[in-house]
Amino acid sequence: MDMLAFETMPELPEVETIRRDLARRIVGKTIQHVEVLHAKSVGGRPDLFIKKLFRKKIVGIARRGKLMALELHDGNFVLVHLKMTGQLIYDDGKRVTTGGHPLPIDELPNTWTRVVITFSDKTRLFFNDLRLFGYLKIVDEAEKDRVFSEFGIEPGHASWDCDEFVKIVRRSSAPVKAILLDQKRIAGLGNIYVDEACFRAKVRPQRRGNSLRIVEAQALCKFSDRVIAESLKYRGTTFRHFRDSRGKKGNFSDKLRVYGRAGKRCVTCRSSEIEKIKLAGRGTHYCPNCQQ
DNA sequence: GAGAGTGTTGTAAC
DNA sequence: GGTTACAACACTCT
Repeated sequence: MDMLAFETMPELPEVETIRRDLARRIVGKTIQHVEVLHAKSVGGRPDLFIKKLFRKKIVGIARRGKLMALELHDGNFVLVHLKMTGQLIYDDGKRVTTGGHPLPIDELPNTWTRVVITFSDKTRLFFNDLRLFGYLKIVDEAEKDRVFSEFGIEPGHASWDCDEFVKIVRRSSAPVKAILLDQKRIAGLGNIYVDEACFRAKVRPQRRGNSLRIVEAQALCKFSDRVIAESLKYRGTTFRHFRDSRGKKGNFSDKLRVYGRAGKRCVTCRSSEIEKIKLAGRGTHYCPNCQQ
């Protein structure tokens, strides 16, 4: 495969998919050249950013929640947050033309390319970000550890513990939706997977955490973990840009049961229509019949 | 062509 | 302290 391109707005499974693929491809490579096309994406000081990366070797890639950290051989880390529209696309110069799909990589850098990192073997890593919410930030190890430590329990991580999950949810008066979106409490879930987890657990997202019975909170825990694991298996969800730029099959979009299905019949009860409301500032989908 | 909506999160007001 | 609303930005959709 010649490139990595994700037209997705990433939650945990999407970020982890990118992390794994990049780990295979760029760990061990040395940065030879850095081009910053938009200062905001690197914290406003391109000169410092470029200087700190020059001739540094990438020795590993870590992740916590939706935040990635590229580890450099000098002990520093590049924190990468994709926020809503960020992409990391790796181009090693080879081309695969199967499927007849266009290869957007041929057009990189494009209007939304903010940073281009060129390695000593001439392969390149593009950071694209339409809305400019995402960022690349260089920090030392202590700062990386501090930032990582602020994340809450996370599906698939050593921190995941359903007893703890139940306590966290049941001690809060906020809607379940808001609790699960709060990265400091439960890390990694975003808008799509919170709706999916609530649907599978048969809990209405507007329910107050402290109104849940223990079994309801336990179900929410189980399905939060399960939906993330399953999505990871399918290399994540691409919602709007439905097809990935490689024409590659296998993504979780087909497996979504409520997200984006407003007005359509519930796949479980087949009688009610999925409702869409605004909750915690986000579009929120649920079945008024299946979810209590 | 105006206004609403978009998958995130930090901040500030309550 | 916890909870909630909103801004940051650039696009697409209605």
